[in-house]
Amino acid sequence: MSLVDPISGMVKRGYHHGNLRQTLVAGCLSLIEKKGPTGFSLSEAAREAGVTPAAVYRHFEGREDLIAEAALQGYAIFADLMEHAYAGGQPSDLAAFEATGRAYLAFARKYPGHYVAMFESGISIQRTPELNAAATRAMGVLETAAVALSQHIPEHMRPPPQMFSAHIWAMSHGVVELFARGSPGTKSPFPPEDLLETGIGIYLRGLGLVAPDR
Amino acid sequence: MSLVDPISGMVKRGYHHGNLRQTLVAGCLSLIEKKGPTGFSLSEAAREAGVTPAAVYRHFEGREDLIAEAALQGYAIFADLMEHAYAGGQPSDLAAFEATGRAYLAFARKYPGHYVAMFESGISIQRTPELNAAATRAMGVLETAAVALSQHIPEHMRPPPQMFSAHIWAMSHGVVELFARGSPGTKSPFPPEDLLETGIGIYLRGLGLVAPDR
DNA sequence: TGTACATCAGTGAACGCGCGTTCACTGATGTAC
DNA sequence: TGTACATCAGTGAACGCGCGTTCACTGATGTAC
Repeated sequence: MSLVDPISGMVKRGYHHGNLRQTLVAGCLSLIEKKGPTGFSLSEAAREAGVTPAAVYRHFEGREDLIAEAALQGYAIFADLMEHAYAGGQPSDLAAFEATGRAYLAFARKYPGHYVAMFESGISIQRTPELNAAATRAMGVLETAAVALSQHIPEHMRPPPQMFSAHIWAMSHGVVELFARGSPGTKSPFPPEDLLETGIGIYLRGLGLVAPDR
Repeated sequence: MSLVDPISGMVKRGYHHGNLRQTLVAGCLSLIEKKGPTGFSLSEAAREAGVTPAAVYRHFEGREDLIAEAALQGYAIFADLMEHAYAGGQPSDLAAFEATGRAYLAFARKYPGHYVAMFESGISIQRTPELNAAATRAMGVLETAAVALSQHIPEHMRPPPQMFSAHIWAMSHGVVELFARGSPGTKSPFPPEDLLETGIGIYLRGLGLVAPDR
């Protein structure tokens, strides 16, 4: 139960926070987004939540565990977004595939903290079964989309679907890392969205999946 | 001058190290390779070089400056490799272009410490004019290769060369980050070299630069 | 060849800092009767 | 409705640690004469 302090106007927390676990995750994400996985410290996350560092240990096993939870939530959101974009292959295998590519970049843009926690924090996907499952589900969507789209390629020039999806994933990830963030001062004269869209377009044309001229 | 200690058999350094600057860079690179940019500490690099942390300040302004030097040397090597691979566009614009793609991955594999210092350590390319120049020279090779190859594309479906090279760079970087290192436990069933080779191949076919069927 | 001396490249002690983690504790909450 | 008590979710003090950086210093080297 929270009360409004008549003087400060702030919501009083009282002794118990009530929602500390999720507040810590949120703090972790915003710190990671601002300062990179390096810059994140358990103590600072506790400070932002208005709580003693020791309190963190009521909810997490330690620093790593907190980051892992942030990544886990990221994979869950990511998988949901990808599944929604894919939409079971509607309206067409091609359109659905392209939508997942866009969803990848949209996710990286909208949830940069999660993205970093997932791909740059150095936590292993094998850390826990839940984390592994969430990551597998997310990547599975891309692979499913690739398998479905593969059927439209003449068999003799069809690459293995895993290779197909690995290419798309690599290009998406590369665009995110190099151009969708100011990392190494790398500025491209093109918006990342355009870069990815055209890149995937050219790639798909190479597979004979879109018309050679448009 | 170094003497051999008759008891330990070790080369005696004496008071002066003689080659401390480069030894520190080498230590920085191997630490960064092993532990990521996070794991690197000036003190540990000094320890590995058999020297007091304070000695580092005779050669570098501080921790950041040491990493920047490592990155600078990386860009120089990288640019040399790329230029050598490109070989002025011989034997053909296409072959030379593909060679630069392979050189990218080869560099990442052979000089992982440099690669991390360059692309994952968070140091800005704008830090010093030399760093900027080295990075520009390296990326310039890829762009030159893209410009030359572009001439072979019918004008009406020719993308801007910068976009072209950005695509290749993104895919190369993505392959390196996701598949050429054990980062997020991501194992692809394909060797990174194959992944990049086929990826670039399909992309180039999409541009009409290689035969649609081979 | 020998000596005086400037310069270079290290030492080692000290600093303040923030970190992750532990511990015994205590205030707040929920539940059984 | 009231009370006793278990459980939960915090506190705050303390720990040891390694870090980056500074400082006055000193040993080694190179050079001029």
